[in-house]
This record gives sequence, structure tokens and C-alpha cells, in this order.
Amino acid sequence: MKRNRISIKDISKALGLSNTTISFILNGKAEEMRISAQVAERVLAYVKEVGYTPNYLARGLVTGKTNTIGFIVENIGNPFFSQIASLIEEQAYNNGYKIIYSSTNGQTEKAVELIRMFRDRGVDGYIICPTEGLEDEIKQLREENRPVVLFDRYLPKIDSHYIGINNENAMYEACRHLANKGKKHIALITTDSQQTQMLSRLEGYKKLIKERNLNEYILYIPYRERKERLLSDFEEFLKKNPMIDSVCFATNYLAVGGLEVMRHRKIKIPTKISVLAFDDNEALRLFQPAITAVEQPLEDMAKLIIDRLLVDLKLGKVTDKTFHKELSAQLILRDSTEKA
Amino acid sequence: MKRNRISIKDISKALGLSNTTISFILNGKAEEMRISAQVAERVLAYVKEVGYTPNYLARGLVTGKTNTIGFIVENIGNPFFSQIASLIEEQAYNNGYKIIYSSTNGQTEKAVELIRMFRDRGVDGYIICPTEGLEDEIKQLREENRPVVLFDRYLPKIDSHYIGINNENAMYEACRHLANKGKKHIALITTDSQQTQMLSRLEGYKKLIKERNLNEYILYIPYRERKERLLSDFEEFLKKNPMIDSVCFATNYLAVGGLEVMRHRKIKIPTKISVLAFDDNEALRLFQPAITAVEQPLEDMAKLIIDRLLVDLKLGKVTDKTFHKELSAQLILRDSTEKA
DNA sequence: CTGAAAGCGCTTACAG
DNA sequence: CTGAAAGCGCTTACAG
Repeated sequence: MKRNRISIKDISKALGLSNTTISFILNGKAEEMRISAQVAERVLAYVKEVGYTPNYLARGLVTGKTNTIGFIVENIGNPFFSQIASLIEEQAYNNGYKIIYSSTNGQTEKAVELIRMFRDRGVDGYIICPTEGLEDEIKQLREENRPVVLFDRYLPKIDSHYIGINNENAMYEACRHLANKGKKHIALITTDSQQTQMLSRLEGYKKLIKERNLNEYILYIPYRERKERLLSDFEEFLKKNPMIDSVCFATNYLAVGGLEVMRHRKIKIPTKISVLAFDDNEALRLFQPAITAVEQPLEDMAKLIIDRLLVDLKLGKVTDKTFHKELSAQLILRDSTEKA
Repeated sequence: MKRNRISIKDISKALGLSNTTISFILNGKAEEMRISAQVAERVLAYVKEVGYTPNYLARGLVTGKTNTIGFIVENIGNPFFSQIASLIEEQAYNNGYKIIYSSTNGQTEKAVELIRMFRDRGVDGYIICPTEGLEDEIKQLREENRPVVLFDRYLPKIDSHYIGINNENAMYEACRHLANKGKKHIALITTDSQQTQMLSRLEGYKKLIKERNLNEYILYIPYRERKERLLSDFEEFLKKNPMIDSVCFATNYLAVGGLEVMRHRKIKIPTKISVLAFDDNEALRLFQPAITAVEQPLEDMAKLIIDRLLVDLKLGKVTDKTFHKELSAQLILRDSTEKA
């Protein structure tokens, strides 16, 4: 890189002042340091004229702050993550922070690597959608006083700020809606992952089934091979359980794949089977019939995540009392569960 | 931030060596500097033992390199951008680079701000989906020898690397398909933006219409108010032009909104009107009938973008000969244009 | 009110 | 083969 950028030294030399003075003025400490308004104005005008902007690397090296937040998602190509990313980015931007993001694709090794990489680059805070097995790494971040907020799921074995939704209740309410519509054979399509949000959704389903004294129909798609297995496993599952009159998909990609199967098999929705999905998106809204969905309050989540992170960031350390917040999701009723 | 991290100085002190030696070994220059294998091994072992990792800010300050690429999209929440982001991230990662991303939301001022922000943070290269009016900023980057690759659209007034698809041809072929199916009144729904990719798609449409001696039916949705105007404008457009027998949507969000309108008005696809969309995605695949779509080769684009950027990055300067590559898109035939 | 100087954690000519 | 020293561009006690 060419060393052609203007530095503070260039300014101080040009104006016959010291670096200290320039730095104070640039950082808005002119008054505090009782620098004359004249001098401050002259400096500011010159800075503007030559288009000087500070080197963040140098500043970061001495202050230890970079105004950057590391954001670790499962996969930025997934609409749930890309939408919340968009909102978090906006919130961060409004507060003077930038986002560096990366995807784990569900791999713990990748997640560990990303956290270390972020640390080496001096990010100020971390927003993490954790993979299983990330406990030690997160604990260490907290011990080093680096602000962390988990989202979407948490790690039960360790203490940490967390923002998500009340998954158990959301799934319970969703299934209750089906039961109230007279459904007797409600199936749940989920994954075999032990992520907390998935386990809670499973609990919500089981709670309702038990409460109404219904039969359980659960299909666990292997998380690792979800692409390959979903279509065939689901098709077989439907064949084996012809009495099923309604299906809940526990997360967005399961719903998309499942609907493809149902369309292919020409299963009438909701006449033959009612359908309900966790996580809303365009594809579900546009589907015919439109699919009833549990909508997460993405905007509120994004805001809470950033707000929470900012508290610790301002404080300069990790608050010992962890913040564990579960927002309510909303069930959006559409034709896939209504016209039965 | 606590100064509790281990530095090179700590290592050199502990091992009784100089910072220089440590640095050389760490940077794989041990052989080149003819440092004894013994010493190198001892250092590496110690580094591993104490878990030292270099401070990238400091390194960046002196080398001028940060191994970071700034990635500017229109909106990361848009599936087109989030998918290519996911692929670019992967490619970058494989080459030792990290991505910092941000969205412009189509605002030039925001784009300018982002570029400056990236520069201040010392990103090594830029991948930009440019807004209109960004010419000066891009030109300046190139003059400062900062590698830039534009994608999705380019800026005709300036020279720059660019990777996209052959939009004119893709739209021409798409419309030709409709005409070959016997459609006589083909409509194009597009925006009024002057972005090159949109203009080219328009050209492709016009070319086919002219060639076949058909009537033009073009609806321009104001880019700024696309959310509010799309539904009502499109509905009115359909009413005013009842002879329309097929519709091309020039980009993904137009298709999603337009399909909502058509479903609401209970227009039979493809019996009454055939439908075709630019940019493929889940919602279109799942729609009933499945929507014929122009699919961009996202993976190839991502690879070409990174490869191109790496060339300049390795070279350490901007190559004067600019690389302007347009890939071919593929028309994915589905029921929305087939069963007429 | 303002400046000289140290230091953040690295890399890299230069010297031996 | 290895080290002393300068320097990247900032911030910030400390001193006056």
C-alpha cells in the first residue's frame, strides 16, 4: 500500500502545532483540553480541506477499540440469518459500529477458528449463533472480558447473554391451534440436532400432544445430511403414517423441502393435511395455499441484541449478571391451516 | 481491553531471542533467513504452548495489509445478495481473506461512506455492487491502487473490473421462449432505475419485441417506492392491458410482489398469463405453478470475483487492463410458461 | 492552553 | 545465523 495518505504528523507540521493538539481536536476533546476555539477551527477546516481521515488500525492498536462487531451465523445464505443480519447491520451502523460476519455452517471447528480470527483482528464484541461444543471458547471470551451475545440458541452449560424467542411456547401454541381445528394426528418434522431452540420446539410439541392425549408422530432428519435425507425420509414417513392430518415443520429449510415433497405427491393442503412452519418467509407466503407460520420478531431481536452488546461495550467489561431474554413469536394464520 | 495477551516481546524475552528472529520464524521466513531448525522448532513449540496469535492490527499497521475484503451489496437481506455473499465468503475464506460487508440500500451517500469506512480500516480489496453516482469514488480507489471488482452492474462512465451476466441476452432468450410458445402480448415489469443490469434486461426485451413485431407493454415501478407502488401499479397495469398473455419480472422482488397480486386477483398461470422471473429462488420454485426463471451462475460469479480480486491483490496494484466478464445465465423452464 | 515523548505490537532494512 | 533500532499512525499521561 502506498504511504500516500495524510497523517496527523502531516497536519501538525503543516499547521505548526503538535500531534497532541491535533489528536485532541479530532477526538472532540478540544473544549475539555481548553484548546482555543480559533485553533480548533483552523485544524478542523484544514482537515476537511485535505480530506484527512484517521487510520483505524493505528487507533485500534493504541485504544484497543476497533468499533467492529464480529457476527457469527450458521449460514448467511439462509433467509432467517440474512434478514436478521440486515437488521443488525443497520442497528450497529446507527451506533457507529461495523459488522464483520462469517458463517460456521454448523461446524464447531469453523466456529472456533472464526472466534479466534475475530479476536486477532480486535473486534470489540461478538454476536454468535453458537454451534454445539462451543462452550469453552465462549467462556474464555467472557473471562477475557470480551462482550458476547448469543442468539437463536444458547449453551445450557455456560452463562452468557442470550436473546431468542420462547420456542417451546411458540411451538405449543402453533400445535394447539391445529388441535383446536380438530386435528387428531399432528406430526412434527424436525432435526436430530441438540440445539436448544430445536429441543424447545420439540418440547412444545410434546407438551401439547400429551395435554390432548394424542399420538406423537415425529420425524428426525439428520442435521448433517438434511439436504439428501429430507425428501426421501419425509416421503416415506408420510406413507407409513397415512392417518396424519397435519404437519409442523420445525425450521425453515425443512418446510421448503417438505412442501416440495407434498406438492410432488399432490397432497391437498389443507384438505388432506394442514401445514404449519416455524420461521416465516416469502416462499411460505407465496405458496398456494399460503402457509401458516410462526414469525420471529426479527426487528426486536436485532435491537435487543445490539442494545445488550452496547451496554457491555460502553461498560468496557462483561457484566457478571447475564441477560437471558426470550421474546414471543407470533403465529401468522394463513390458508394452509384454516380451510379444513 | 486488557493487555493480557502475549506479544512477540514476551516470547523473545522468555526464549532469550530477539523479536526479529521470532517474527521471521512466525512468518515462515526461517529458512530464508537461515535460522537454525532447532531454534525455529523451539519457538514454534513455545508459541503453540502459550497459544500466541499475532495482533493483526499491529501487523496491518506496518505491512499495510489486513487480509480483509470489503464487500458492498445493495441489501444483504435480499436472497440474491445473501446467496452470493455466502459463496464469496467461502471463496475468500479458502484464500485466507475475511469479508467485512455492508449494505447501501441503493443510497449513493451510504455507499460513499462505506467505501471510506473500509479504507480507513485498511481493507485490502473491494467487491462492490455500485449505486448510480459512485463513479468518482471508484475512480479514486483505482488511482490509489486499491483493487476493486464491481459485480451485478457496472458504471459505464469509468473503467473497472466487472463481473456479471449477459443480461440483455438472458432477457432476450427468456422472452424468445415466450414468443416461441405463441405469446403475442408479452409484458415487462421493471424499475425505473438506470442501473446497467436493468437497462440491459430492458434492451433484451425490446430487441425480441421488435424482432417479432410485437407490441411493447412495459411497466416501470419507481425504484425508490417499489414497496408501496408495486402492488397497486401492477394491478392497474393488468386492468388497463387485458390482452397481456405473459409477464416477465425483471428482478426478484418484483416477481414476488407481482405473484402476490396475481394470486390475489386469481389470475390463472399459465392458462391466462404465463410468468417468467429474473433471478431464481425458493419462493419461485415452490410457487404453484412453479415459475420459470433466469438463474444466474452464482457460484461461478463468486469464484471469478475472488479470483480476479486475488490477481490484483497479489500483484499489489491495480492492473490497468480492466477485466469485463459477462457470464451466461440459464433459463430454468417450469410450469408457469409450459402448460399454456 | 500546548508540546515532547513513550508506547501500542508488529515488520524489516541494516549491520555484524 | 541473529539482533538493535527505526517506524507504521495513532493516543495519552506528564509537564509546563
